[in-house]
Amino acid sequence: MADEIPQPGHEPERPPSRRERARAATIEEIKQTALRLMREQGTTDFRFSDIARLMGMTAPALYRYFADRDELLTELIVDAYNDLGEAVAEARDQIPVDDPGGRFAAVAHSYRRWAREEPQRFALILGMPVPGYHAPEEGPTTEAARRAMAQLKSLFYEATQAGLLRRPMLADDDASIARMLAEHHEAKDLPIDGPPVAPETFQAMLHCWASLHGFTCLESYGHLDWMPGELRDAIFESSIRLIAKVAGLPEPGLLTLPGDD
Amino acid sequence: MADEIPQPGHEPERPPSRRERARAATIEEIKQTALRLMREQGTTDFRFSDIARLMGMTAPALYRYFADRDELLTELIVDAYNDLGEAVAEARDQIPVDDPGGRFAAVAHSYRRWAREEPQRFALILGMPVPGYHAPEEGPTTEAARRAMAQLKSLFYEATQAGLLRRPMLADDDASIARMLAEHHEAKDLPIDGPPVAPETFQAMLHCWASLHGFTCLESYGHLDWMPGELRDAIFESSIRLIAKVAGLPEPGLLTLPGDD
DNA sequence: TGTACATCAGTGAACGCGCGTTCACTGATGTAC
DNA sequence: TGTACATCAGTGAACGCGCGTTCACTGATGTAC
Repeated sequence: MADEIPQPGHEPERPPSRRERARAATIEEIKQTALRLMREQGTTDFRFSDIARLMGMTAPALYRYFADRDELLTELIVDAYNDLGEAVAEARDQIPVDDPGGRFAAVAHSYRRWAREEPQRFALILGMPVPGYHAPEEGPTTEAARRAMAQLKSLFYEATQAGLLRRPMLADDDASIARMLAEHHEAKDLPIDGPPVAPETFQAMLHCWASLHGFTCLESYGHLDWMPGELRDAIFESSIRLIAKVAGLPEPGLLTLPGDD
Repeated sequence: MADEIPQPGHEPERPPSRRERARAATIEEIKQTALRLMREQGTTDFRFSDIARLMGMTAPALYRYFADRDELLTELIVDAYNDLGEAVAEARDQIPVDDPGGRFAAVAHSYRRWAREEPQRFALILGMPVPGYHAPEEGPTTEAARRAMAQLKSLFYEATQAGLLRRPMLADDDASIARMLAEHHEAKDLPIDGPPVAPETFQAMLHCWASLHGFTCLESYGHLDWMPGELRDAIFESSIRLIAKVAGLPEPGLLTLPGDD
């Protein structure tokens, strides 16, 4: 419990003082209150002074913790990316590495669940920018976004490495994608670290992510509310399997044995 | 030019008076100014008084045209649905009816283009609700949404009727979808008019829409900006073809002859 | 263990600003005889 | 064609409200000797 609040900067050995823990708790409460406001109003917007009121404080007190409204928003965005990334990674890692089809299904379900449970946070990171918010350029938000994306990427990397990713079902015409990927990897203007990406891996990953994202955000913003829930579930399930299939992922569950890797 | 402003209610025979045309022009200018503000700020938000200022008027004058800010927003949303629906329908109808693969490709490209050119209007209709906006319940917005969706639906209807839609690539397990569709069509709680929908048609349509929507809204909100444009185009192209293929649509261009239907 | 000082969370008042909306009124445009 | 009246677009002032942020200050918590 003492290490719940790690020091971000240079690490002093001493445990956090009473004051430091209180401060961390307040910061956490501010964030939670902001999220609560967003949830209650159903938007990604919130008022600085409402947070203070709900916490039984005056508005100026918040400036002890955040330089301004944008700084709080930035932290909320980073947190949301991290949360989504963690949720996805956790679901993924409950399925053995040699079952990439199952891993993708797990990722898809957890992506969808997260978005449904936290539509405002989902919109915060993957929707339109919040009115009046100016993101710090090349800052922590893009960094967090990259980390979250990496959770999905690694699934396809591993599948490729293990030879478990068939080519996506498009025989012709992705020669041009291969050429572009090679060129841009050469020019280092793609935020992809590590070795050059096989074009079919790249294509498969983006296809899966985008298609999954489509259903997810339609549903999360309420545009599928006209379908009964059980039908929505069934359609999602079948769509996910279609997506995975055409992207070259093997059927879920077709693995050597759970547990060994 | 005189019939550009049709009377919505009971039709009087006389042509619109000078005043009526001026009024319609002002309404149009108000909407365009609101859109301009949204575009300039990159959000779906705008201030009533800013519109007036940009038009060289005072804010109270706007209340001659719209009862309040929500009424203007509602009209903007309805217009956006109609616009998107028209754009999609127009692109679709340039491809012969017996080429549903080609028709879907045309729809996809026009959906994407519209969203890229009008990200704010796209967010207005298919993103999170605007802060502070309360939609009129069961009102014109849902009606407009249904009309827009119908443009996509008809493509799949026609393909099914003509026997050009193969079953989606999922042999098993969509029996449950069929059952649910039948039940809910019986109970009339699906906003689907006309004869019962074949489950594979429904599944194919939703898969295509959702998957297309995913890429589109990721790109439209800037989440794919890290990819160079030509790579984005190539990935979109290949994704669209994968989507269509797995949904059971025939390859584009495989048709009897352009022109005859 | 006790005292003197430093740190820091939180307050209350104020600033500057701008919002959506109402209301009584003016002046121009359209209509009826 | 001309006059009398009705319609309606737009103004200017005001209302009520609330925002984000600053500043000097108080009082409690932590630190050093």
